[in-house]
Amino acid sequence: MNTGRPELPKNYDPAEVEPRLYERSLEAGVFHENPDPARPPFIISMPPPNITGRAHLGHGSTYTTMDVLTRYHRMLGDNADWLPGQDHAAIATETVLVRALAEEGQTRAGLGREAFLARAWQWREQYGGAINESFERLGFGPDWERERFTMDAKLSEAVVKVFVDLYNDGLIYRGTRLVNWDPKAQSTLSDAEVENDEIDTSLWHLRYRAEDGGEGLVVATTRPETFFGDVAVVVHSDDERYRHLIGKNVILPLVERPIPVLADDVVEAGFGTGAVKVTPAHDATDYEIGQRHGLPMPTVIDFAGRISAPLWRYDEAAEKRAPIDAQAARMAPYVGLERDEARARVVADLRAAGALAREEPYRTKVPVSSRSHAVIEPLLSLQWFVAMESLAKPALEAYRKGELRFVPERFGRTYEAGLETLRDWNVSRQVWWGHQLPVWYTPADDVIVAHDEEEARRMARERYGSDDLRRDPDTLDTWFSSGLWPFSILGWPEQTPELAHWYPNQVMITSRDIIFLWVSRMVMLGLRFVGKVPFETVFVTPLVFDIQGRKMSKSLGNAIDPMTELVPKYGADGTRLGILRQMRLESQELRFDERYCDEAKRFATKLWNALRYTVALDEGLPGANVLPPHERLTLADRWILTELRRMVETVTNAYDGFEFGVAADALLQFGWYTFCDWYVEATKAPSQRDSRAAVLSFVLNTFVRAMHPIAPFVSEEIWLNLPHDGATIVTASWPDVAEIPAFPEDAGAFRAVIEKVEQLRNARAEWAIAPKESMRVEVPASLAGESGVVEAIATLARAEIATYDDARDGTRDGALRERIAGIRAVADSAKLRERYAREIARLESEVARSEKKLANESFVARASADVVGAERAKLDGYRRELQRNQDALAALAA
RNA sequence: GGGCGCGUAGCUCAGUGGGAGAGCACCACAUUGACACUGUGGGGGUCAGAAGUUCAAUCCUUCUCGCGCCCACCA
Repeated sequence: MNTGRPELPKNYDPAEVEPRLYERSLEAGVFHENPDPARPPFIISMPPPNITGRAHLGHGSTYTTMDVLTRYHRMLGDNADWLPGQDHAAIATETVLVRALAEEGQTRAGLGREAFLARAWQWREQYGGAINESFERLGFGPDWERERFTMDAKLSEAVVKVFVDLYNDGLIYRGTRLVNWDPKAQSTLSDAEVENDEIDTSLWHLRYRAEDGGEGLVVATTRPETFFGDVAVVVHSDDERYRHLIGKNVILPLVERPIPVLADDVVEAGFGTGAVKVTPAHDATDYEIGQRHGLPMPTVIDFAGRISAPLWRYDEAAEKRAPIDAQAARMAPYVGLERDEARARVVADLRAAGALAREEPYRTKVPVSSRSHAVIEPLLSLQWFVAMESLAKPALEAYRKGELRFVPERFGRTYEAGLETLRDWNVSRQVWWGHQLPVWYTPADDVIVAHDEEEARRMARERYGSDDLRRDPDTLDTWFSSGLWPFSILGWPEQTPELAHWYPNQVMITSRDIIFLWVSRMVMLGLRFVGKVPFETVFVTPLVFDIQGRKMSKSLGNAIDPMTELVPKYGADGTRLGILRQMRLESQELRFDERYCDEAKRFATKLWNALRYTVALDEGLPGANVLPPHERLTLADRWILTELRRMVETVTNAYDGFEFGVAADALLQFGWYTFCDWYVEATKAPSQRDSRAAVLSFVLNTFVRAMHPIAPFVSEEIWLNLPHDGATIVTASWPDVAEIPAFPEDAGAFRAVIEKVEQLRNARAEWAIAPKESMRVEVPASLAGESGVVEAIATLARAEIATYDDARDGTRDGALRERIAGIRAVADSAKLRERYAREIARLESEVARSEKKLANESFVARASADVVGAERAKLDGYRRELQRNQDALAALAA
């Protein structure tokens, strides 16, 4: 089919083309697939963005690669599908909602659970889809018909089933443990959601005098306000300074409470004072020390992050605090103070009491919530936990047996390290937005875990003769439901065709910061509940940094929103290609440089103009992908086809190996510099006329198919304007290298033409021949019949051709490359002499270098035969070329 | 403390055990059958430093220095 000669605009306008073609794809339904066991599956589960999320540059790298691979495998004919969805993002969403309520003067408690949740759903309907619009604008083509939400009814059923099964298997339990408390979000957090921020603070040295009137000791601490909760001081058992105190008591200042000095070898004698205060209820290390020594664990900071009267024993049933001793009175002035206020007050009072031995500036790390960035308070609380050991073990084994592969490989060690040191997972959260625990309590606090309330009541009646129950108000950690993602979205626990053919997924793509926050949990839960790893390969993309090498973040103000800052300027194609160009497999950071997007945008225009040139040819275009018989292909045709084939091989291998930067480089290199700059120019020679329309059309068609996964829009717009088979490039076939003829020898000869043209252009610049003037060039008479060569030189170098008799120098019967090398510029003898002289000097030094190398006996003896042979061939070439230049110079003198 | 990545042209980065590359920026020239969102030519680098392995090191090994990230109970 011939597209005729449409009037194409001079500039390519992504803003017009991209939305139009995306809409076209949606209407054609090309992103939707059903399981087809006849074809190999290629399935990627989209890491579900938060419903509060906005597109950021991380999506530009991570999500673009998913789109690229899905499009690529679809073109290969695979049963390819990219499964999208969203995460309810419990704490993040609740934070947004609470803030919105506050602006209206309302509170969560004031609204009540039911009304709050109604509002949350309404919010999700209204704003939760914003990120999808960004994804569409970026050209992402997931199977929107299969979109899932972690709180969909079906997915929630899966969550409940997993919880109930794990509980019944003894892997979920309730207990009082030290947890990470976020006083701002008013909820616990898992270890994985806690980050460490560096801060400048002080190291305070506190003097605890001995009970027996002796000297006592000095402890060093960064948190003096916790000293109310101290129950011991520990020292290293070998530490001579303190050995005499072990077993004796020291007195806490201000509150005048005696605590024992104990030996524990976790202490490093060399740090601080070598004596450590132990506050088991508010520090993870101290908690472990407390457990080892059977110490009491008084809580002195409450859920609001304020100092509270000491709670010596955790009252599980009521979660009430009961101050029981005389300490309460002495602590009274501090009770109710925020942690920071309390610290200042305590330090001042200790100083006044002579108990502050020293204060030195100190840089340390504080745990903060990865969501709210509030400083975490470790405290004791009654929560629900998942026992990790028996889940982690199979996940480690699966990796070690090779059932799971990381790209790059080294991230497997990150995965292993995370699983080896896993502590039990605190899964209960005190927010309302999320999956409420399927847990009920009797009035006597007996626990019932059931799939729904009806079942819970039935169980209660059977066991206790009454169905008087209250439900646990807590919800599950967001990552509990996302841990099921690769199978819950396929319909599990139902045995659906999707689950049968599409699980395990082929690839999971994510960034390294959530390898054990998320990836390891999917593996553990997938193995436990489906019996197989959820994906075969985990591809870890680099993190995006700004050009100064700082991590992109909203708080730093250096985050780039691709929707407002890149897509309007460069189009989705330019944004995608620009980002992917910067991705390198082994690099763990991508220092984003917008110049690549600009280059990519100009590339689209360049290709667009190559299309305009092609479709405007007088002779018109033949049908899609039809090449003339080989004997009618010119040297230039043979060269571009050979290069095309090489490019397709490179790009194919690159996609298969997650080398997106390599693929993007190869496309740009070929499309711009090989195809536009050389081949398109070469077709302007008369001798190209018979074949050029077919070859241009063939090469462009093949090229845009290879580029389609990365730049879906400009590739399709070009493809639609060329003769093509099928309705859309999205479902066109991936270029088959077997259908691209290659002619290595002729390609080599054309490369010699290119080299010669570059030399001639160089001479033109040197001799200041104006571009519009043609320069005079002589070709060996033996090339006279080679119109492909002679006309290419005439066209590309803008030369006026004469011939010279090459019978004398013996190149007449040489290879085509040799004769092409004999083409020479004509100028006045002074200019030529200068040029020949410079060329001779260059060649002489090359010959000398090569001769010296070959004269080195150990080189000839020890280097491989190939290397030595290549060096000899190189030397021969240099010598011949040197000879030719010397002859030319001599002839000039004569 | 442990682990990882990175130091190549002014900037951002490719690259290879055997003659140092791209884009951008810079300089000069140019409107040749698509393209000024263009073309052609040019200047610019002791490949962080040192030692070792090798016939040969920018590339492999070790160490040093610098930048960045992750993990860990130095209070």
